[in-house]
Formats: sequence, structure tokens, C-alpha cells
Amino acid sequence: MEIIFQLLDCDYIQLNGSPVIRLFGKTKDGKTVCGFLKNYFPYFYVIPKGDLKENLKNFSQLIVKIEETEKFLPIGFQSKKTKLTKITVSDPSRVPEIRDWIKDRNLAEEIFEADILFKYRFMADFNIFGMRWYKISGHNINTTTVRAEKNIEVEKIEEVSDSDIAPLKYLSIDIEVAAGETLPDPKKDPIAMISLSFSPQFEGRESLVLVAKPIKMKDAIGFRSEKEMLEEFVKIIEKFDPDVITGYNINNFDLPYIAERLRQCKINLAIGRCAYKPMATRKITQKFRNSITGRIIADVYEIIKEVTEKGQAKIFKLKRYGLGDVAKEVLNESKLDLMRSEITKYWDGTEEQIQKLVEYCRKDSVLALRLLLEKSLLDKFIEIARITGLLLQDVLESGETARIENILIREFNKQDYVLPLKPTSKEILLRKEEREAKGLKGALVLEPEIGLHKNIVYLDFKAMYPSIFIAFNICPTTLLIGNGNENLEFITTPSGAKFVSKNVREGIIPKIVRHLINERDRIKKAMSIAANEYERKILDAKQDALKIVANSFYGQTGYVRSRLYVLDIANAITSCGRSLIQQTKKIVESDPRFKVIYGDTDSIMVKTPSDDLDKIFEFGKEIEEKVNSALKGIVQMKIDSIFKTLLILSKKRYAGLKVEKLNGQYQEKVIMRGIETVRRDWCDLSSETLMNVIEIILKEGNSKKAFDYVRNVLQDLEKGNIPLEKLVITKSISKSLKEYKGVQPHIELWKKLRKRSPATAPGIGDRIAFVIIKGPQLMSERAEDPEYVKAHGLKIDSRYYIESQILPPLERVFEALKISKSELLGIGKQVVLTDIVEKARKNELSSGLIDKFICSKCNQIYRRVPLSGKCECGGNIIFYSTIA
DNA sequence: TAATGGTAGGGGAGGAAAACGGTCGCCTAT
DNA sequence: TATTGATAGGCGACCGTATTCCTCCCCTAC
Repeated sequence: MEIIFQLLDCDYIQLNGSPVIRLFGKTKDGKTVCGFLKNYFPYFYVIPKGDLKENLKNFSQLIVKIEETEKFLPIGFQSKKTKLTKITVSDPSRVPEIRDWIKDRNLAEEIFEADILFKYRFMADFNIFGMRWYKISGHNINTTTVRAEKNIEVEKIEEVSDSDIAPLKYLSIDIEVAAGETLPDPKKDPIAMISLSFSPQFEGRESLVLVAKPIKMKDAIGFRSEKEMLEEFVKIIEKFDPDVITGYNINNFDLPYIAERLRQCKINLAIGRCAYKPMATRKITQKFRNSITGRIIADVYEIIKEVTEKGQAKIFKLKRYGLGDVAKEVLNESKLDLMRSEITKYWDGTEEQIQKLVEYCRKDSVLALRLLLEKSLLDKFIEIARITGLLLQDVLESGETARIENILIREFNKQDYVLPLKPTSKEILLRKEEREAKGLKGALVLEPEIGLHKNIVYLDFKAMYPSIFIAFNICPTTLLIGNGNENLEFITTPSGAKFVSKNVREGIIPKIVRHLINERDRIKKAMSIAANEYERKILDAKQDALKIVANSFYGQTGYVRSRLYVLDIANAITSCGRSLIQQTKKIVESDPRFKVIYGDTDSIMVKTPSDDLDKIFEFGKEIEEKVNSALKGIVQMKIDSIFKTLLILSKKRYAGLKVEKLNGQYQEKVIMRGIETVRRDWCDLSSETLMNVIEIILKEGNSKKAFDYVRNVLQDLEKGNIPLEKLVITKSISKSLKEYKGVQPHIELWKKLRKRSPATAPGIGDRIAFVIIKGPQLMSERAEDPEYVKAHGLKIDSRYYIESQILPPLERVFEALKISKSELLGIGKQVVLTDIVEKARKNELSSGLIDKFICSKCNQIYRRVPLSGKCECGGNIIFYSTIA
């Protein structure tokens, strides 16, 4: 019997004292498969002290084999292999125990690879990668432990080259709990309803809501109790048998909540493809991790956060990540609006209200699923799995370390090297101290020429750090430590570190990275001739994944928790980078026609002496060739873009009018980097105003027009014509309350929100939205929840917005243009003044509109003007209206 | 077999430190 | 010529205010 499937999950069970590997997958025609593989055991290596067999006799019944072997040690260039002892064990779960026993009794000089997850030990040895396709041969077996259509005992397994994705089944989940104003407690508050959304359809349905009340409505089922509802939920999962379970924030809310309710109702938690393994929920400092055997949990909330915050955010960029905000931005679809506290009211309300709640709940699961599918959010992660070998689930929930280590273990072992253990907390501390003392210097940012420029060509190095790894053969395995190898051919980096040259031995990381870069080039070529949009999209995800993985290696060398942390290597790489960018600047400027006006890490911006776009492009080509021939075999430079106009404000902050040739026609596009328009901690009004001003300047160079525009915005603001939404500022909560030392607006508001309603207050990692209201306190204490402001009719501090949100970014722009900022400041003052005069003229003063007086400096409010004419703080008293 | 990539750099807010300015008392020269 | 009083001016201490610097924090570029 032979079958070809895509590998979705892998785990092991312990059967009769030996491990059995299970491979879960799906075939092209949608059949579920589970392959079982026996006779594979976990092992690790040690450099022993004394008689290891004797020392390990306590574990004799666990130990399968102890044998002598020879391997290269991982850190520092090794001219020959070292004698090691390989210990093979019968139970993966007890490896840590034996390892720690050896460590604690100091029975070994060093231990290697005793902390590789068993499934990954297996996958590395069999060269198996998550989400790739495999052909297994073997015989059918009958089992009730696994819920798969085909269960096969594997005799042979081989990879099948295929870039397709199996027809996966998706289930999106959202639950509602009626717990009033308090935080729902899974130990006592029952689930009111569960909405399910399916792809493909399930029994002719797109979605279904299970309700713990005996209601009757379309695409919903009512139950007499929560327990009955949950039993049906488990049944549906089994029947539909999804490969991917998704939803919005399911990892931190819905899934752990469901798990606890199942426990409370004494329902079996084995909702995965193994009939005995319950779904697992572990709490790891603030966050939950969930796993369901044979299925993949993909939390759309977490994915969106990752792609927008860590990636280059090609798809979208948001200030907040509520499902409503995301759906509106991405799908242009609004979420049904229902306040948290209203859920209980509706749930206890009329039939009609319950139906409304059902639709609200349904919409959430539908939206999450649409986001996942319509935006192909999984594609990139699937490709990362295929490249690194991790299972898709682990790509989704772990960081770069796991990805890199999984590539390393494979390549190290292939070349007869052993991989070090992860550092202990003591080692981590030592490394931190080392880094503190020696320092890890980063990249070089060239001093910018601030101001407005024309005719700029922007060039950058292709994959700079990966190229440096290759060019200088940088790797822990090629690093020369100490003496004794002076006769070997080596390369010295500007930081002084020495690496044996490729002729002696190619480093492992250089080899991996070289492969990744070449592969990416190949994919990019294939992309340009892709047969259809579907194929192109997958190739694009793949090339993006290759880039991400190739760029991750550098970070690991300087990361104290990494297996391959070597500070000298991290410093070697950055030192090469700094040197290269400086050399490049010199090479370019050796031609008097060109001037490098800015550069950051791996890029340069060059001013050229022509107004003609084609000519600038030619200049770019010329520079490209010159640099490439000078730095041949090290790095490659390429034109990234041409800027017709470019406004540089400071390091890492600029805006430019990029021109691109599309079908023979030049297209213009405004690019902004680092400035407030791309930052999420400024209000929309601020971003928009700045964006428009910059656009006017870049496209028309007309600062008078920009001024007039600003004046209008300020007047609108003073008159209160700006919708509150545009004044909302968001900032994220990065740590727990007690860790904050200083006073900050969003943190002060956080304190207030927690007091008002512990149930709905945001948590660590969330973004908090606020506006600044009028009042005498510190600005930080005047941050208020926009909803609260609306509900209580509080007044916005327009002065704050003018002086601290709108004007400063604009001042910086005009300053770079050498337009005096007092002129701009004048506009601000003028507006405040004209507005008062305007009101007076309209006779609004006497109509009671102005009923109070406020200090212009500290915002203290007076009913009558103090006799002194000055505020207690010394500032001037001006008119103040609560109606404005 | 618990998990967590890096540095460079701008900029806002708050608070501490240092600088400034005014007043007062004291002293001295005229 | 010696003494006395008024007065201007210098100086340091003191205190409150305006600046500057530093730290913390967030977010971005690469």
C-alpha cells in the first residue's frame, strides 16, 4: 500500500516501552492519513568523565545502547573529530532526567543534543519537513486510537516534490459568555453560545451557531443546557474533522475557556485526531498555548499582529487589532456592534435580543475565517515550515530561534557535527554580562543631508548579512579560537575575528544561507513566468519566507539564549557591514557627479546631476556596476528605486516621491519612512495633516499652499469640527503595571480602566486608545478613553492637539525646508486668537456660550476671572467655553 | 525534553539637576 | 580733621522659575 500526503502534524506515543512516531497528513483528494513508525529511539552525545556505563547503571532498563563515535565539535574550527559517547534511550520523555543526572553529578565534560524534541530528532534524521509531501509505503493497520481514514505502518518514506497545498478543512470558532460586568470565569460561568464557520461547507452550511437555550432559528441549534451544547460541539468537530482550527484571539480566550468548560461538564477533551490525547492548554506567562493532535490552531489575531508588526506589512498596517478594526480595514466589512456589557443583557432578554446576539457571535467567526482565507494568511507560514522543517503549528507559535535551530540540527548532523545544548540560565547570565562588557555594535547609519533633494537614486545591497556570512565564511565551525592553526588560510574581519577560508572548509551557516539565497533567486525568476495568479501567490510567499529565514541567522549569533551565540561572530558580521557601507560611499563619491546624501545599514541614497528620469536610472546602473565590480564576490548592490524628490528630516526619517516605470509610463508614489505618518502612536489627524503637507511639498513644492491647508485644519480643530476618532492616540502596554517607573498617559488610563471595569480592561500586549481632555492635571492624567469621553461629554484639549500633535511634526518638516518655524507657530497662535474674536463677533459671548475662564498654561478653570488676571500658576487667563 | 532574534535612532513626557533672575541683607565706598 | 547719614553699588545667600539634561518608553528602519 502506497499513499502520498502532505505532512500536517507529527507526534509520538509510548507503546510497550518503545516510542511510536505518528505522522498526520492529508492527501490531494482530501483523505486523512496517519503513518506509524516504530523502532526509532531518542539519543544524545556526551564527552564522558569516567566509566559512563557504570555511572548510568541506575538507568540500565531505559538505555538501549551506549556506543563510541566521532564528531566535530560545534564551536571553533576543528581540524579533526572528537571522540564522543552516543547514548540511545527507549523513552523520549525521560531523556531530560538522564541528561540532568549526568550534569548534576558532573559525569561529563560536555553534553550535546540532549534537548532536541523527539519529533524533531526523528524528522531531522529522516529528512522530513513540515508541510512537504511524502510517499509512504507500508501495510494498513486497524486502530481505534487515531481518527484517520488511512492508517498505515510505515516501511518506507520518501519525499515527493510538490508545491501544492492539500485541500484543507477550516473551522472557525467564537464563543460568547454571559458574565455581566465581571471577567468571565471558566470555572463557573457557562458558555452561552458557540459559533462555527466552515470551509468547505459542513452539511450544506457555511456557519452554525450552537446556543445553550432552546431557541429556534436558521443556521442555529438550540440546546437545553450548556452540557448538551458542548457535546454537540465535540461531535461536530469529529464529523467535520477540520485540519485548521481558527478564530480571533482563540489562543488566549476561546480555546482555554472551552477546555475548562469541557472539564467542568465532564466531557472528553480528546477533540484531536488521537482518540485519547486531550487538547492541551498551557499557560506560559500571560499567554496560553494550545495544541490539538493532528490539527493546526491558527489564531488570526496573532497572525495579523505578527505580519503587521514584524514583517514589512505589505498587506496592511493598523493602529489597533480589534476584529472590528481589522475586518473594516482588510475586508471593508463591519463587525456587528455590541458592547461587552450588553451581552448579558441580550442573553437574558427577549427572543429577538438573543437572535441578535446569535448573529453577532456568528459574524465574529465568519470574519476571522474570511480574513484567514481571503488574505491567504497561512501561505507564508506554510512556506517557512517547508524551508525550516518545523511543523506548521510550531512555525505559528514559536519564534525565530526554533526555526533556525531546526535548520541547523539537520545541516550540522549531515556534516558530522554535534549541536550544543541550549544555554542554562546561568550561562545566559554570563553571556549577558559578556555582552554588557564587550558590547555588540550594530549597523552604521550615515549622517544625512537634511532638506529637500531632487533626482535621487536609492540603492541597497542584496541580502547584506547573509552575503557577509558567505563572503567571509563566517560560522562557529570556522572561527579560529586561540593558537595552533596559524598555518591555515584564513580571513580576518574588521572586528579582528578570524575565520578559516572556504578552501579549508566551508562553514555550515554560509552553506545554508547560500542555498537559501540561490533558491530565492530561482523562485523569483519562476515567479515572473508563473502560469497563474494562484501559482504566483505561492511562489511569492515562498520567496518571502526564504528571505525571512536567511535574514534570521545573524540575530541568532547575538542572541544570548541561542545555541549558536558567539559574540565575536555577531560583532564580526556588523563590522563587515559597517566597513562595506563606508567603502561604498567612497566608491560612489570618487565620481564628482555623485553625492551620497544618506544611507542606513545596507543602503545609500545618491544625488545625481540630472532631471531626466531615464538618465537618473542610467546613473543608478552606472553606480551599481561600479560598486559591484569593486566589491565583487562579497556583496551585490542593486537599484531599489528612483526618487524625483526626497525630503530627509533626520536619520531613519524621510519621505520621497518614488517613480516607477509601469508599462512604459512613469508612476509616482509617495514613500514615507519613520515619520509620524507611519507611526501608530500619533493620532490620525496628525498623520493625515502631515501626509497632505508632505505630499504638497513633494509634488508641488508649494509651502504657501501647505500653510493654508494647515491653517484650515487648526481652525477646524479649534471649532471642534474634527471627529473624535481622528484624535485618538494609541500606545501599547508592554509590561505589567508595577514594572512601569515613569508616568505615562496610556498607563495612567490603563489604571483607570482597570478600576472601572476589570472585565473589559485591556491587558499586556494590547494597544490602548486615548484622547487628551481639558483639565488642570498633567497631560498623562488627562488621557481618557474615547468611549468614556463620548458618554460623559468631556471636552477635548484642542490646545494639546495643536501644540503637541499637529504642530511639532510640521515644524520639523518646515525646519528641514529652512522655513522659520515661528511662522508656523504664528498660525497656531493666530487660530486660537481669531477663533475667540470670531465668536465675540458672532455675539456668542453674550449668548452664554462662553461661561468659564481657563488658564492658557495649566488649563485651570475659573468661573470668574481671578482679580489678579493671572492664574495661580502665573499663566494668562483666557476665555473658555464648555460648549465649543 | 517550556519559550522568548539584533542594534541604531528619533522623539514625547516627566522629573531631576543646573542655571538664571530677583530680592534681601550686609558691607563698603563715596 | 573726625564723625555721621544717605546712598549707590558689589556680593553672597536664598528662593522661585525657566531651561536643560537625563531617563523611561514607544515605535520605527534596517
